[in-house]
Amino acid sequence: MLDIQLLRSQLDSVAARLADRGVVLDTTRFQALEAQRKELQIRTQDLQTRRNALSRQIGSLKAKGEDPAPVLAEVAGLGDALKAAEADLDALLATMNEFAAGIPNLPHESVPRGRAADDNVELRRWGTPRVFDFPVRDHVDLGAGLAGGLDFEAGARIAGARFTVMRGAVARLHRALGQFMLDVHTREHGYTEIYAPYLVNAESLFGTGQLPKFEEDLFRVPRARDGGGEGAAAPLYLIPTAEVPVTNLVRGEILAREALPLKFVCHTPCFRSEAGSYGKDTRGMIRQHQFDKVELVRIEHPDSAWAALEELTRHAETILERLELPYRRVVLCTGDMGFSAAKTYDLEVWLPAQHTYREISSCSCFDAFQARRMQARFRGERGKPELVHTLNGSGLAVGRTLVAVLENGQRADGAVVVPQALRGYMGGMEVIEPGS
RNA sequence: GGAUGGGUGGCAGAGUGGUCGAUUGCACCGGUCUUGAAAACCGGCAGUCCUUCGCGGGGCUCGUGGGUUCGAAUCCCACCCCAUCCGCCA
Repeated sequence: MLDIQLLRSQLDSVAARLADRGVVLDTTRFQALEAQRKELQIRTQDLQTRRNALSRQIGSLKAKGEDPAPVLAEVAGLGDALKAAEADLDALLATMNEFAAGIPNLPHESVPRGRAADDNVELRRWGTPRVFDFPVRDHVDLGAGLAGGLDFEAGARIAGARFTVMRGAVARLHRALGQFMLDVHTREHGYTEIYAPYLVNAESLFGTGQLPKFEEDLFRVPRARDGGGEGAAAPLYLIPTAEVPVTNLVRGEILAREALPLKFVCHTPCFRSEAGSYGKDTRGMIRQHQFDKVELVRIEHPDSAWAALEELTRHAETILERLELPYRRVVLCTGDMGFSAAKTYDLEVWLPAQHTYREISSCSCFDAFQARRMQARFRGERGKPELVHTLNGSGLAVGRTLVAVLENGQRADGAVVVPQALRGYMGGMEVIEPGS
């Protein structure tokens, strides 16, 4: 959420910066609402002031044993007008909140302007894509050959499209990847491991910005009470990313300054409905309803947040380098960023079968945008609460990393070479043999 | 699922209809003292919103939402959450 004061004082420049994102801010509407608000709020508060003063008078008159009847009569006349004004103000403030809650974050100055993914800017490359002297197979073919290690038919039968079953060495490789990432981030990068709920409430999703605008991307779990019917409890949602439960760890908190920064790492499954991506990445496990991800989350002092984004992104890149997977870093342009982000780096891994780089991590700084929605603060230098800054990044998406390891490590015979870094997690296994 | 107790400022913990947005302690900040620190003493210290150039003035908030009342942290209703015990259970 943007600072409402900023909207009031610099509406035009806010609108201009949002325009870079391809978002049209209805400034006329905002100004109309704001004018109404001002008038209504002053009127309401004035009525409340009078009511309070008269009530206090009644109290002191009674204490002195005098007759409060005249004052009582006076205050009675206030009642209806006050109730009406309060109701109107509440409704108006709710409308304005809704308006403000739907506005995405402002891009940081360093973000390149652009309309869509084509305008993203590549910043660096690491590693050299391998040259194959045999026809490259994609992970679907490779996985099927590894004793049905990747089974999309079974996934579809059990749950539906975009679900996968892994078996044997491939399942183990998947587990190894998660363990490896967790170990590097906790042991070498100083993150605290978190285990968190996979179902969260609507407030948490509002805090990180998935709600109210993107409910259709989520899996919603209704809850019946007392056998259903009236008074059903609020629904829960399956997490689309560990960002949601982990960032919300500080929702509503006022942290001590010394407590910052908080660095968390959390390995969870992620659930996304993928509404609106029909026909996209339908083959293989690039785009699934359920996938594992190791997420890095940081709660930072505003002064350190931008340096933290660079550091966090490096932490994610470290995983790719240890796995010897060629990748590139891209900075998303204004038009391609997510709702809550002020700046985002995407890491894209080389997939030989697609002969292209594909997103495997997304690292973002949200400045105070999420913190304001969550009311996550710390006690600042002046002793007053200030909003923290939040960041997160995938370190990495485990499913896609598995795809990258399979495709990049394949041999002509359909075997897959296990990266050095993972062998300890694979019981020393160096190669996953076809049919094994 | 049943029973009981409870949700108050960063923390602990008072407060059961009228200057209570709230006693007190701890923590924190400033000062006196001290070579410095500690201790002691003095002072300050919830959040948020509106208004104002500023000084200041005002509103709202005691889990959440309703209600009663001129007036609610205090009374009533509903809900949420926490603790403990019982039942069930991986």
